[in-house]
Amino acid sequence: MATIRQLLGAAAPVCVSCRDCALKPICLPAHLPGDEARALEAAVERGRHLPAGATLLRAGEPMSALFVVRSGSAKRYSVTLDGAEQVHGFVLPGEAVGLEGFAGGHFTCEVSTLEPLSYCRVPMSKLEQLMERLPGLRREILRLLGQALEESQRLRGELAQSDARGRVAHFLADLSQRLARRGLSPNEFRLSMSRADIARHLGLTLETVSRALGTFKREGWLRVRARDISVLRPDALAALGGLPA
Amino acid sequence: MATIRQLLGAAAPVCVSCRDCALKPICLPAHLPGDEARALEAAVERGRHLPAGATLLRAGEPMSALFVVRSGSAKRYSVTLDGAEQVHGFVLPGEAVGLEGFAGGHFTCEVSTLEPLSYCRVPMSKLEQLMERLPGLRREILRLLGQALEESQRLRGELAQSDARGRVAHFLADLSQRLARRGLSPNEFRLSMSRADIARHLGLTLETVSRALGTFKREGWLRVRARDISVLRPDALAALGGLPA
DNA sequence: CGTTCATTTGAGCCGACTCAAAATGGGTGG
DNA sequence: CCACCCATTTTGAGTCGGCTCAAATGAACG
Repeated sequence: MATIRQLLGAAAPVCVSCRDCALKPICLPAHLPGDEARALEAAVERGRHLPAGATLLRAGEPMSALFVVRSGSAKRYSVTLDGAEQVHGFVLPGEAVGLEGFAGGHFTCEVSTLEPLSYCRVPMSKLEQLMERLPGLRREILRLLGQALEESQRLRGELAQSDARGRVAHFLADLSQRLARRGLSPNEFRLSMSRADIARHLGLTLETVSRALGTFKREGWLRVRARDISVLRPDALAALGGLPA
Repeated sequence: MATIRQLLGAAAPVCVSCRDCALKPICLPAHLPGDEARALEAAVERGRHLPAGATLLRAGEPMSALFVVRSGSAKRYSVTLDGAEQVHGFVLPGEAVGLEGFAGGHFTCEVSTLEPLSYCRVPMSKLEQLMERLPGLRREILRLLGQALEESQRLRGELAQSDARGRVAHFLADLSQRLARRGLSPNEFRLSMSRADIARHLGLTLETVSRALGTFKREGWLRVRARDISVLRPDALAALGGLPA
């Protein structure tokens, strides 16, 4: 089975302009009028790469730029006082990274790659200049932040009120729907993160995540082989995970 | 013991200008240069009031304005498909409400008052006009959103990795620190929300919240009489709640 | 083909939930 | 001002889900 990177890598060759990028419909310029998109495009640094397991950005670092993932996937996390890893979420192609940085001008969580990653970079200095004169871009950045906030709160609610199976179902259904929006198969995918990462994201132990997957398999909702997932009953997963189908 | 409203009500008489408002150092204009603050002030509708138990805004409503609480407190929540209430958080004086609305132009959670509330209102139409020409205001709104996002993620992390006592400790320590930043006593306050609200916020049952408070009392960290709280060991609470003292 | 890491599976325990009842406090009307 | 009533909060007993510790299986890589 192909990884997310392989699938998207094929569709998004390196260094094309935003206009020709496969991610265009889900990336920053998606909601911008033509002239604004062109102006933004001129400020974007494209075609940057990182190997698997590399660090894209570190907590405390000044927010020098906004990043948008183009292919591959990454893990957003922070390290607590006692050394434990809190996984805030996973980043897919077309998603922006580092938005929390707007709070204080520096990043507040670590982002590291789960697979080889390619991304675009928009320097903050240029972004601020552009926001001065592009009303659509202003709205788009606000929209992005609002969405991230909404998403974060939704997830918090899920954590607060679901049991282990509900959380894992939510995770899978959400991932599936995000993949679908990116034009990838929502029912056949390979997880780029470990069970331990999923567990730390959902506030569970890796054993509990494994057992939840086991029961979904036994009930015929999934086929699971290591990190390869086939979703047989997306409706059931979404319902249990508190998401609309 | 005085309620938050009574305490702040005395310090923030109705309808003063932003320049004379007691909340000035923690409100929107706090980080704006003088001329920008004056321009924003002209757009603000002040001196609005609601009784306890009223609804300030409703999910699905178009985002017509940004709200800033001036005195009193409110509960942010949403209602899930199965009718349960997810409490996202509590709003204190000087805090903005409805930021998630930037995602799609309409509010996504309900906000209702826990005490009589007074607030200011900034119409979105005027806010957008002002953002066109005030770079400081642009930065400030982005900062606000970034902060809300950061806060939401921090809380999610806490939920994911703490047990019941840790969550309640976090809640109290956080509330205490927010009160302190508003110039109120961080160690003597009255909770405006019920145990059930706290429980739904923290993903616990009200009995568990009550028991956690009971153990803190028994250990000499708190004095608790119904909704009146005296914090005797803020350091211990902060440590257990994963917050810096 | 062997080594190593990730994942699954099992057994026992503990903390938070559920259901139920008692106590406390705030508010109201006499 | 007092007594009563109601909602809220506290406390108790028993159950269950998820955690911990441990071992076995499976997959990936050289």
